Amino acid sequence: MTPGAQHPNEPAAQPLRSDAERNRERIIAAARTVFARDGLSASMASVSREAGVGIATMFRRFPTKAELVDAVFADRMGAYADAVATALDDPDPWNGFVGYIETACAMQAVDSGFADVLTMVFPTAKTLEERRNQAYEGMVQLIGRAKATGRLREDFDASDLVLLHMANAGVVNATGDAAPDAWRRVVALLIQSLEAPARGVLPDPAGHEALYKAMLRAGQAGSTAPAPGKSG
Amino acid sequence: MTPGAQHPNEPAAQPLRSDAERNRERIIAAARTVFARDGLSASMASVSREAGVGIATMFRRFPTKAELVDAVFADRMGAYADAVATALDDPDPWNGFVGYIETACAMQAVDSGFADVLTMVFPTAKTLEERRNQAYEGMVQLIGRAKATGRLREDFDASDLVLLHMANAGVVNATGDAAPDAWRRVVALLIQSLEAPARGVLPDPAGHEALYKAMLRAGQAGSTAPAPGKSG
DNA sequence: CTAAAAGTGGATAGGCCAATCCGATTGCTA
DNA sequence: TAGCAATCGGATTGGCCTATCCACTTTTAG
Repeated sequence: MTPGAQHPNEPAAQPLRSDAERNRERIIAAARTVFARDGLSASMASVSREAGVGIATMFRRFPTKAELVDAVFADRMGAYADAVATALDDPDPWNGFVGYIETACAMQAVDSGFADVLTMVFPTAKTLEERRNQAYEGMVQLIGRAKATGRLREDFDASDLVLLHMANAGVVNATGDAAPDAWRRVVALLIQSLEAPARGVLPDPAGHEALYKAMLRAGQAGSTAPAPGKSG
Repeated sequence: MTPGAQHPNEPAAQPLRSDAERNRERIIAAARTVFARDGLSASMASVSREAGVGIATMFRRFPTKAELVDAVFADRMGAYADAVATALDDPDPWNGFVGYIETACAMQAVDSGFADVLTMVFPTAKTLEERRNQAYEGMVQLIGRAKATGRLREDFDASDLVLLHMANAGVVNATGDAAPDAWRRVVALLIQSLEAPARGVLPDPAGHEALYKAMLRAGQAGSTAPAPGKSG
């Protein structure tokens, strides 16, 4: 580890001063709370208020929302990847697959911010995206195994997981505290539909590129742009 | 019809001056466009800009967003109710049920604003809510018939339709133009899961009151409140 | 203990939004 | 066609947001 190298977790090349580090932690903790409650659309200002630090401190430490998102959700995405790993350990791939979906969707239900994160992509959030990819690779494996056992319908596509998370995010964000378990019913329906044999054909899956583009756009929108005011 | 009575469609007791009526139409047309593109979160200001009228004219004609929503989406909700009626006319209730769901979700996909409307409730938007209730009563009938033929799973609940629309709204809003048909796959999966016999039990349905509360909250949030700035 | 470096947060600029006010304009009616 | 009432829309107020600047404070190293 050369002096210039930056490890995502350890302090960077130039360690922060102790009070700065303290504030950084306070900001992350506050963001965890605020994002969980309000989703990623929460403002940087509201996070700084919750953290009890000045706005300037906020932007000095996290110039873009993507950086804050990275700091806040990297570990949650780690837990997500762990859920995939756990699913892969299950001797019954279908069982693992179902358990993983329920776990992941529960994570969305508990944390509005994470619900958003799973439907967006933040290219500059390195560790977050790294863990997402790690999880993704595991999922592709898991899907393959589950299909091999004949329990998962053959026409299931990895991109469908994204759609599932988008649908779940829709339910979770719409119901909120008023009906905190409503999502379980939708997810249960979807899972039952994924079990082989398929009861019917499906429309073609959304292209991976198209879906990536959609997730990218969503991530950039919530990033820092002053809202694209249309002129005409 | 006493002089004081206001019919929702016909000019009110006091007819608008011709230019005012013209502006009213321009506002509604503009709102149709803007809401379809940006969803109900679009600002009143952006609508007035699109309409080419002053902001004051906007608020004079539609003091609350709910009133504008009523004017804009009453007819679309009428089309929605018509879709239910059409479904009821189908000799095969299951067929009608499936066709209705696809039609309704397609309406969501084409119009982001309507996608939102189907997941929110606006108590002051009289004609809109009237037609929603009308559609709802038809749906309850349709569900009963579809269950009677044994094609629709017995544990399906009318409230599940709301969840389905929330899920679809999540997909539609997240994918947007980037993957405009992605929703079809999710909806197809859900429909296949609704067909009897059920492949498994479902968690208890969300209570109707809880769901109503959620829809109400969503509608009020997008209504006119200055954003609930949390303090502590 | 002292001074430089690092960090802080209030103030501020510029933008969008909801909502209201009021002088100027326009449709309508006698 | 004259005059009044209805209507218009720009200006304005007050709020929240992103982002930057800078005078002041704290940490740390010598």
